[in-house]
Amino acid sequence: MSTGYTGKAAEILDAAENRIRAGGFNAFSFRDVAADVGIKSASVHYHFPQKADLGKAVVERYTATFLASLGAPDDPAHTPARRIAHLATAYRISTIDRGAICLCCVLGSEAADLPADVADALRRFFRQLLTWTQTALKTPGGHAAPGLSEDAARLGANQAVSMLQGAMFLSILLKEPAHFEDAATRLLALDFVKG
Amino acid sequence: MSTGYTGKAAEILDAAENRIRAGGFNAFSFRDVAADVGIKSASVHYHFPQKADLGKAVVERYTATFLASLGAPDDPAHTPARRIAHLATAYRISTIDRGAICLCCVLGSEAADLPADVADALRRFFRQLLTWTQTALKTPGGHAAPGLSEDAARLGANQAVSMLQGAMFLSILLKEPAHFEDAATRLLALDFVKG
DNA sequence: GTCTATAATTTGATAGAC
DNA sequence: GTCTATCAAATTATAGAC
Repeated sequence: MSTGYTGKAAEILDAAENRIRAGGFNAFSFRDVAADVGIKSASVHYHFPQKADLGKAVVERYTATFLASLGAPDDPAHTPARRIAHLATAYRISTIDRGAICLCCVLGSEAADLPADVADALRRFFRQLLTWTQTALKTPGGHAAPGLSEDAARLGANQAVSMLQGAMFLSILLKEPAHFEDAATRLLALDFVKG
Repeated sequence: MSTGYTGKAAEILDAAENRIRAGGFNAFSFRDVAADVGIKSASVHYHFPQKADLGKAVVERYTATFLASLGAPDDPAHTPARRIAHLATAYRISTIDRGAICLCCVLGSEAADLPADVADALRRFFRQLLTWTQTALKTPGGHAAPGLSEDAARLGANQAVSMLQGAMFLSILLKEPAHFEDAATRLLALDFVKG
């Protein structure tokens, strides 16, 4: 699951991700992340010349890490229901449990005003997430649990990701972890998820 | 449905709302909104001394307008199902139809780094929205359509607002209006909504 | 209410030494 | 790779004239 970054570069990405998730792309400076890491801002520019480079790298590392945590969407050992439960767990671990909103939810809200590179990387994150979920729903698995049709799986993926995304947002903003848990429970109770 | 602002103050709020919805609280300056309105930045400060004042006023005006567009959640003439359909329509009109994300979704993503006044106003928006939806689900109406219990209505409101919020976000970001429509259709088809 | 002018600070980014 | 030093521009905000 290596994302290719080690040492100071990885520390810079960690700091930038935390800063972005707290206040967005325009709420942090090179000096902020430099101070977080214990270096000077000019050294941050050495690793990531422009702010857009840093933003794009943060999104792409986040995408790779999150997708990797989901595993294969078509593992025959798991039912579609179990895969969706796994998706909810990945959301919970990366957001609710650390009290920080999803990186791509923050940046997605600002997308119209972001460098094109960063906005494109963002859309790729969500397209991959939707594709993963669609595959998880349409691929049979477990003890002969059937999968959905291509079209039903697409609609189901849209609904599942929308629910998790919205519940995550409200749960973090209102500081009510139960909000996310209630929504996750109801997602898993939907007919097309139960199978 | 007067929000108390007229003339230049209202124009400033319009410009600020559009700017925030495109890029967030830190993506616009007093000079930006001044130029949008055709005045100088010092004149904007006359109407809203600090940036936090402007942000809070934008959120409170947005809250009043959006809540007013929803009408009464307990109108006996409407079934719970019809009220939820009305909620989806209000979301569609204020976001999808104009290609801009919800103001409070953008600001909510940055909440951890926002002036306390603004963040508080934001949370009030979502609490009122959740309360409206809960009341809409628990209050009987129409031709003897029964309402849900207090608890079922609370869980249903969480699910409904989460779905609409998440679908709106993805729909605008990916520029796929159909995404929102598909999610809204499925929301209205849920058992607890249909009644 | 709107303006000019400006203060004080921060920002993204670069040059060049070590 | 990291530093010091610095730049040009932008930012929030204020003082005071009209």
